[in-house]
Amino acid sequence: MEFSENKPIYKQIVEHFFSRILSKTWTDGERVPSVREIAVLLEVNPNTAMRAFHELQELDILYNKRGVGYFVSEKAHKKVKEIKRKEFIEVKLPSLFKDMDQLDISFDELKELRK
Amino acid sequence: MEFSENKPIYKQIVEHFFSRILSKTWTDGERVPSVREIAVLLEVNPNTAMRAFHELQELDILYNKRGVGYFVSEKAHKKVKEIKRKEFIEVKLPSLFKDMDQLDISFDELKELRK
Amino acid sequence: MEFSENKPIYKQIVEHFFSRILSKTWTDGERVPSVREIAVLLEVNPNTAMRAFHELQELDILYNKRGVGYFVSEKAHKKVKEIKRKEFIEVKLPSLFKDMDQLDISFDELKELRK
Amino acid sequence: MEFSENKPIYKQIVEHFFSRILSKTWTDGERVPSVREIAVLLEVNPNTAMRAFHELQELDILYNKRGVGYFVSEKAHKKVKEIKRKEFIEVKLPSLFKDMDQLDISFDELKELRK
DNA sequence: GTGGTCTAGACCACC
DNA sequence: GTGGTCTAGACCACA
Repeated sequence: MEFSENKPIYKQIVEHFFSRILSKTWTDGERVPSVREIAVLLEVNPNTAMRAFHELQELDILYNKRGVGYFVSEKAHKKVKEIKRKEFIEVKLPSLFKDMDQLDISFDELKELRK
Repeated sequence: MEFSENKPIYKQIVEHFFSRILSKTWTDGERVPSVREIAVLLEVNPNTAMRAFHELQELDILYNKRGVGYFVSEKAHKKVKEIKRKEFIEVKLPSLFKDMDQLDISFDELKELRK
Repeated sequence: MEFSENKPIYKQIVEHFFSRILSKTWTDGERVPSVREIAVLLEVNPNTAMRAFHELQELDILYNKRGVGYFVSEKAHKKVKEIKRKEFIEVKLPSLFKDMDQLDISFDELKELRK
Repeated sequence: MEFSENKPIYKQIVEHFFSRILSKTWTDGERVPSVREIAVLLEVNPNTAMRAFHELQELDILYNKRGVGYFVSEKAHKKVKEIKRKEFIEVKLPSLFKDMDQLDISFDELKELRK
């Protein structure tokens, strides 16, 4: 996997999980690949993968069965949506509006740029 | 000046300059405060201020007259707009659209959130 | 390492890297010593070493793997040769020819001086 | 006058004098323009011009008649040639030969590049 | 006065 | 372990 340079890799892995869960590729209760598998898959240091798992566990999006693996928690989908929405409203939107002001871009232009 | 914690101070100074130039507080050809003055004004170490100046010089937004000081270069305003626009289009917009998809937010809702 | 007085140390370190790459002591893809190691080796402050690394990174001669170290980039050797050649042709040669004119020195004399 | 960025302006003025004397535009005993005239002519701070004059005086290339102006000294032409030759042999040639080695450029190629 | 470089040393996030 | 940032403070050449 390719990683952007301005974000920590482990955070990008977390977001990777977010996407999978949001898109229901991984659904509530399902087992996710092991730390090692993720590390190999994404060509990443196992420590880095581990760190992502920890973060996801703290967010109650994954839980661990010792000796078995990591699983998507019950309300993971809802939770992820919550987190992303919160971040979107509180962080990204203000930045977006500021940029639109400074660059003099209207909502209509935004719509155009979508294409 | 107050600095956010998740971005290097010197980059925030660079953006500070961006704003000033975009808002035409500092116009093309004008001399900007000296490194030391900026350091005192923003309450940072001169080295940190210097770093911002170097970055701005590399971006062709400031230029230096030896022994005199730094000046806003001719096309600074245009340049800044270019840089910000490029970043907006190439980095922020894709992320915005992805978020809108994942969170199922329409342009109309976006407009509402503006208020 | 000994440094000349009339050039910034960090630039001399950059040229040191140039030499190593030109002589293929360090080849494409290879990891170079860490910032700290270089600092100890050349007996300079880590900051000074860092500065050289940054310059080399901007020139696309080194690239960074986060948490791992700096690596010689793919086309480093070619790149260095390009840079040096450009400088030679555009800066040093004109100066050389001017000097030869003013001092009335011919190519044959130049060859003699080589010995 | 245009100045190169990597050399102090006052040194470039000194070299400017060297050229004039070598080319016999200014000959031994002749009066040269005043500090102020030079400053205006070259669009330079008078202090900077002054510094060049001091350097030239120390090198015995100019001498001063108080209240009258600066004059080219008797053996200026010879002196300049000496200085330039010394610098050429001791500083520039070694650098030239090193570059030729590293870039793998022969004397024949050098001759070609002259054109 | 101006910028530029450097040391010493600290702290941090990340891999 | 890695690089990156920052402060504090000094010293210097140059305009």
